[in-house]
Amino acid sequence: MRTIYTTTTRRSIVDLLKSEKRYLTANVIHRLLKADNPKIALSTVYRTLELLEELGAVSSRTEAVGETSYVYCTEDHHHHAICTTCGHVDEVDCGAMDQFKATLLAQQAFALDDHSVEFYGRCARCR
Amino acid sequence: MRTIYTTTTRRSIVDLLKSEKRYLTANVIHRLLKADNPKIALSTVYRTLELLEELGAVSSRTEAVGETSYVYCTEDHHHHAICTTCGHVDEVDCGAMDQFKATLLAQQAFALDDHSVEFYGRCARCR
DNA sequence: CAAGATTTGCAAATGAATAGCGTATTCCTT
DNA sequence: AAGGAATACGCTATTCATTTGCAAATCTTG
Repeated sequence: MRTIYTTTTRRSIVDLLKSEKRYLTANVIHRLLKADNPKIALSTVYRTLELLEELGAVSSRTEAVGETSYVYCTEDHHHHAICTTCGHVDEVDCGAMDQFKATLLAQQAFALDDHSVEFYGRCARCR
Repeated sequence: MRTIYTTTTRRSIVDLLKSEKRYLTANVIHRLLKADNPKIALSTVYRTLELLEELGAVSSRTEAVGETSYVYCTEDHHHHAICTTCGHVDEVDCGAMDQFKATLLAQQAFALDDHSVEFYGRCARCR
């Protein structure tokens, strides 16, 4: 089994994501970390983000245009409430889905296995 | 105001999307249409899809890796139930969201403005 | 049907993401 | 704590989806 090394670069990426709590692109992360470590490579940022996503520590979002962005996650299955003002990401659990699932099956014979949800609005600080 | 021309190329793209009812990439559309019209350009497909999205006739989905795909839409605000077997896309309305909105505001002071949802499962034909 | 507006096809450019490779770092065993 | 193997890193070059510039073709309206 593969051993995953804890390198300073990886730690700095995780720390940044943990403290920011909003979606960041690989480029933004790279730019921010260069302040402390000018040698950090963009490709390393990409590789680390890919690893973190595999491990379930971050989740990513790809817009139709532009780059993919990443946010740190603490819970298991959950969704994101994204503040349209400051970009802050809250996690939301999805208990309410069960009832929706029943409706969907009854109304249009669709057997729900999985879902992906994102909410946009104003967070507690920005309201 | 800009006049939008109804060209044969555009019509063929819309017709294809209307008949397929599943997410197609620009490349797939291009390949399918070349059977009838060998001169059709990939860039035209891209430009047409962009236009159709502006007009609200299609909606797009971008995966973390690979291409963006497009599906024809008939209703206004709605969501997609995507069959993981055949790719068929059903439209789903979202009345159930109102209640969720209230919960979200009460529980974590998040004022919901918009949301984006996708459901994955097995459609009536594939169940 | 002609004039003007819009769109098309083609080829070249862009830009995010990935891969190859030699060096550096981290981990683990002794 | 040192040595050696495994894993990561930085750098550069590459890939590939998407976009752009432009001259020619097509559409719309009078």
